Amino acid sequence: MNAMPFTKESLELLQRGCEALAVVESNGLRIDVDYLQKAIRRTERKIGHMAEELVQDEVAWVWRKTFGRKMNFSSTEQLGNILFEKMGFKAESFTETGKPKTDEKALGALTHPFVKSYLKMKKLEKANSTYLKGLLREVQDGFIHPFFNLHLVQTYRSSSSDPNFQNLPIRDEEMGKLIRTAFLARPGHRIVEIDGAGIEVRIAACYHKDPVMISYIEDETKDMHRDMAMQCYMLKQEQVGKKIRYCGKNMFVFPQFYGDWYIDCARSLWEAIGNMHLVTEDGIPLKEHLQNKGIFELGELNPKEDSRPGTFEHHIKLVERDFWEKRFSVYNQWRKSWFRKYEETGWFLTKTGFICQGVMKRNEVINYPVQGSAFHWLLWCLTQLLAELKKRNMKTLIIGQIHDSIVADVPDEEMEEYLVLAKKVMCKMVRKFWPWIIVPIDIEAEATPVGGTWAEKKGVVIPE
DNA sequence: AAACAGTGCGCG
DNA sequence: AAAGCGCGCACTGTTT
Repeated sequence: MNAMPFTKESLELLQRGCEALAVVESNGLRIDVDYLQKAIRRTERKIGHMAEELVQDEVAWVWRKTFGRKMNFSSTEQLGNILFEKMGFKAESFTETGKPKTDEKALGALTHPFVKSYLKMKKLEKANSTYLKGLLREVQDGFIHPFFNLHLVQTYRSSSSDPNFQNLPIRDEEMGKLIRTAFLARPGHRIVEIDGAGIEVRIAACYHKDPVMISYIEDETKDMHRDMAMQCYMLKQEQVGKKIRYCGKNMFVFPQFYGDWYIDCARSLWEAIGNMHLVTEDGIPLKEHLQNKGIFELGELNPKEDSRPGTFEHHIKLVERDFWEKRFSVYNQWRKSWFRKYEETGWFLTKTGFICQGVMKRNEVINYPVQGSAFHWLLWCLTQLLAELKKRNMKTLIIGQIHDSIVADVPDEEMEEYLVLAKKVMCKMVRKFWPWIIVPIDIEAEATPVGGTWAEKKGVVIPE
């Protein structure tokens, strides 16, 4: 596959975007080097202690006996051999090359105290080597200057490197805090992150124009993720809490949009019940609730055989069918016709003026235009925002970008002006420039205290 | 020593 | 009929 700017506007977007990102790179981010060094020492000490403990375990005994001096805790190949050949655990999943998988999911399924501590240690090692040490390596005079590339990604999204600013930990609270404490606002400034609320969903709606989806977007009282959580777990609206909604969103809705299918969705939704200890808002354990609804088991999840009525798998299969054939049938029609047209011609054009041509799978054909255009929304806003800041002689510095969000270092006294300006650019001006954006765009903002660390960011209200 | 494939894991 | 999309980085184990 290759993608190319096809219109004058798209080429200009890339050229202006390139210049804007060069400014962002040059601005850079302030780093607390002293903290970083201390955090590295502390983390390495922790890892050392954990390793000492682990070495006492029977698994490590077998490991040492098998590999002798070559024993290496970082070798997944060795670990697989020990657990699944020597210790007699049964491997459930395998890599491309046929070796047993040893990722978090595969190990999490084993009941042995060793694997639990082992996974904890691995997490700390990831934090230390990729993030703490990786960050420190790139510091110059107390700042890092991550690259933002526009020429590397299939869909004409961006990527970031040296260091990668687009994958800093945040989902794991402890790990996020450990790393993000190293990022400092400049004196008298706050770090402010503004992101497009559900931007991919909104951009997708500009392609398929599904009326049900558009009303979910336009009507703030409606909530697609909550509704799907209700349907997947057979709940009433009042029974859906934060965690259950999260599962509806990340284990059904988004995977479905990206082209996943009911077998994987059923598996993760089912496993989440135990792993996340899901309970309805009125206090019924979710598994018990499903039993009351007549569902006692997950099902075989065997693609070659029909799902059995009464299983969770079967239920999710029906939810999936309803999702695409009833709820979002226009979206579904678009997926079909968009792909059919690609099959006939071998190419398609995105709303932002890029042509994608060459061999693509169905899911790629459906996802690329949305992913690319959603980022182009961000890129256009970024260039425009920079121009506006300059015009107004503001001191705010844009210091990063994460696919659907813009990170800036804002003097406290410019906070209100910046937030209002960002809203004007990202929600209003962009729709003048691109009339194909037929749904409202919304943004959300988070900010650190003055001179604070990025770990301390909290949601802030954008003034009207 | 450098390059490469494979694996795993962080993010949107 | 097929069966989530896009990245970068660290590390192992092998090849050049």
